Amino acid sequence: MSGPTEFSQALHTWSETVMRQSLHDMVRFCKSNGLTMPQLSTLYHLHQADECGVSHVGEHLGVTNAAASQMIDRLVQQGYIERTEDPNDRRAKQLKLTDKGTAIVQEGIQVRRKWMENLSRVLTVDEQESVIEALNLLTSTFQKLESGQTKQFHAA
Amino acid sequence: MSGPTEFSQALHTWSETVMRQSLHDMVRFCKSNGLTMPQLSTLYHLHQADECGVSHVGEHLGVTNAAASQMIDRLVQQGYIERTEDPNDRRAKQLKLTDKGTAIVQEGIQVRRKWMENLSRVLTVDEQESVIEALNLLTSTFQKLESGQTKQFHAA
DNA sequence: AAGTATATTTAAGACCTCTTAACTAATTAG
DNA sequence: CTAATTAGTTAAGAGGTCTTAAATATACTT
Repeated sequence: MSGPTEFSQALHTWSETVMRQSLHDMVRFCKSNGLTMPQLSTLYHLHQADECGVSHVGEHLGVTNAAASQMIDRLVQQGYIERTEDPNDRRAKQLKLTDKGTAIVQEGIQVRRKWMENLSRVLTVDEQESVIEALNLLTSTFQKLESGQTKQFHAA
Repeated sequence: MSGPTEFSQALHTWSETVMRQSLHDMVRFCKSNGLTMPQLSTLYHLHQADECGVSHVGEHLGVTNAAASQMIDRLVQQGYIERTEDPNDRRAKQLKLTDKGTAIVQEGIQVRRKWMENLSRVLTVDEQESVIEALNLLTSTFQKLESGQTKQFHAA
């Protein structure tokens, strides 16, 4: 009854919905916090990576190191990021979220979460359970893929 | 067994994952197509709304009409949007995606879709079915909420 | 030790966004 | 018909991003 077509269709429709909503939310979230999208993306990346260097951020965004350096500088000035010398290699810098940086990432996550929780309010308990199951499945699958894809980082 | 806590947790983890990935994808998609985030968001909005005026775009992005007008002008020059006079009110303009505009939105959707389809490849048929069910549930619920929330536009 | 490679920064120049303020043109109210 | 409102554009100025090119400092190579 449910072939790859149906799966594809469910993904497609949901993707389109999430995409449009995400774009809207993120643009407005950035605006209201005086951040730009590359800055927000960097903060999220750092939230997950915990720590990394300037050129790593450049790779992540797909820009030159010069561009990354300038952008990071503004984030440091705004107090979102801490930039310290790497003790193992004094050429390099270690970037890390400050408490303020962590807080704003959490806040961004809350925005998205609220959006989805609005959805849940209309669902029955049974429906919620099926959603929980599916989301957990997707999350753990994604994490598996992500950890197996560290190669991609270097390949790219 | 699955209280609101579990539901909340599933949402939270998934949201965080999607949020980070979306940010990354969108920033890079924009870069590779010479678009900015506000521009992309506008194209998506138009894709869904089919047609609207300049000030509506301003509201959507949370910027002044002047800013919207300038940004739209660049999208028109790049051939993504068609700007015509509203026959009912000659002060107003009607904005509409061109074929080129529609194409790029579709392409963006494809990027996101591929990302999710990668996930699906690792899932069993049973797992896929539970995901289909959940996503369709979320999609239709969202659409219900969205149509009922037109008030929010004016309240905000 | 000398030369090369790596990590980051700085500076100049092009372009985008956003705001405020001033302006045009069309619609609606009185 | 005049006055006020509404839709959109234009211009100036501040600030962000990105690129290329040049500069600095540290690490690695031979």
